[in-house]
Amino acid sequence: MTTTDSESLHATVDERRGRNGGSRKDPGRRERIARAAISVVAERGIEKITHRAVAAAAGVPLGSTTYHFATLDDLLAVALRQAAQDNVAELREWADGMDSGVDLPAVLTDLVLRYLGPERERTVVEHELYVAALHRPALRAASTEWDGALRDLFTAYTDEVSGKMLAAVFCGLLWQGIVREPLPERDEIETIFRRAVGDTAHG
Amino acid sequence: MTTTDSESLHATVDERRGRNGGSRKDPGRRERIARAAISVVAERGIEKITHRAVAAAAGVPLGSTTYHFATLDDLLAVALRQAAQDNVAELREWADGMDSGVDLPAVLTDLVLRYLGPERERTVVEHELYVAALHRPALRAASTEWDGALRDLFTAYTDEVSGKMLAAVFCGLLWQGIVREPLPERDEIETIFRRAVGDTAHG
DNA sequence: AGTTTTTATGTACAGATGTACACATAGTTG
DNA sequence: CAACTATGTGTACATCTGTACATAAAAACT
Repeated sequence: MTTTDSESLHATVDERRGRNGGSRKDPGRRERIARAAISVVAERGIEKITHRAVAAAAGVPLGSTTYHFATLDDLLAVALRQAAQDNVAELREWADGMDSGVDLPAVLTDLVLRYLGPERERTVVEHELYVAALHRPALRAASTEWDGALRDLFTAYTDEVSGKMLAAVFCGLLWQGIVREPLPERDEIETIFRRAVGDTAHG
Repeated sequence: MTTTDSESLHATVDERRGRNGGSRKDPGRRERIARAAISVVAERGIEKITHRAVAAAAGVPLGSTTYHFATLDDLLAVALRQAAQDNVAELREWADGMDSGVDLPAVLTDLVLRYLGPERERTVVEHELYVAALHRPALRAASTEWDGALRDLFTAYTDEVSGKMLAAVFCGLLWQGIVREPLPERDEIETIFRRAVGDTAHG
């Protein structure tokens, strides 16, 4: 477009095999390209996805991306589906490490802050996926998977209506917080969750 | 890209002045171009924004878009800011037509359903704006304006904490509902709002 | 009137992009 | 070993894109 992009996205260029300009079977290359695509989306946004940008980020030649993926939309679809599944898996893992008597507002606050802070990249990609799905029916399933997982998870600790409600609060806070600068305070988030579950003070 | 785009986006081509290939002062042209940009975003997504696509949608020659906007990012920024301001204005207008004793869950449900249904385009653009702002600091102010307006509005009918909480629920429901097919049921939304404000049944 | 400024348009051009494809190499099978 | 297939790479090319700019017409101004 306008700028010249200093080509320093990852510098993974020959990280995996020093010379050997030829070819050795490299299983997992497909997946590595897909992950590189995810990181391009995270760092530059979905509109900057390009065969060349992804190839550079993955440290593979241009031809490699067109060999493993028929078209750019294919690549995008695979990458985003993978990102969504990773997110859901990570969410389930997090849920498994909790017992059923937890202080829900507190742990939900932790989760929100984690998604806005250390795992901001993940959150950004998830949001890009959502919006991309608005104009690409092929991506809708991957998008809604995340919502479903959230809802099921929260429902398991409360009931159906409250689960949906908390999932909405959670989404809303993420949605609002991801563009905000600076990050919201912990107390602010927690207070909101406590109000949502009906507490006026922590018990 | 891949497809050839049948060029039928709006067909506004000479809607405003029949012949007159030359030039007559046309005030509002700038704004008309910006609105055309918004509709391109709504119909095709933000990544399809192009001088040529916008020009076609606005019914003006290519040179006109480059004359009125220094760069494509400028055009995008102006268009999205305008869309955001329109949304906020429309929201305030809606709020003015309400008295303070309303049944909040009911009217919030109405609003959600309106944004998901008749005004889906508006909602789509707002969401595209949000995600675009993730990688364009210049757009952040316009994005957060909407959140702020929502929060202030809801706060006026309850209190600060509940206002924020309801704004989050609202955002979350919009966020989840916009990708869903088909639209959620009215009862589902309303039940969630009632739970959020602490009712178990309508009083 | 003439002169300058603003508004408008069509065209041109360098660069980026998606994708095809000819070639090369590595595994596999006989 | 030879024949074949799957995998990998570099290059080429038509197309699209942003943007500059020469030209022109109208408006404003003196």
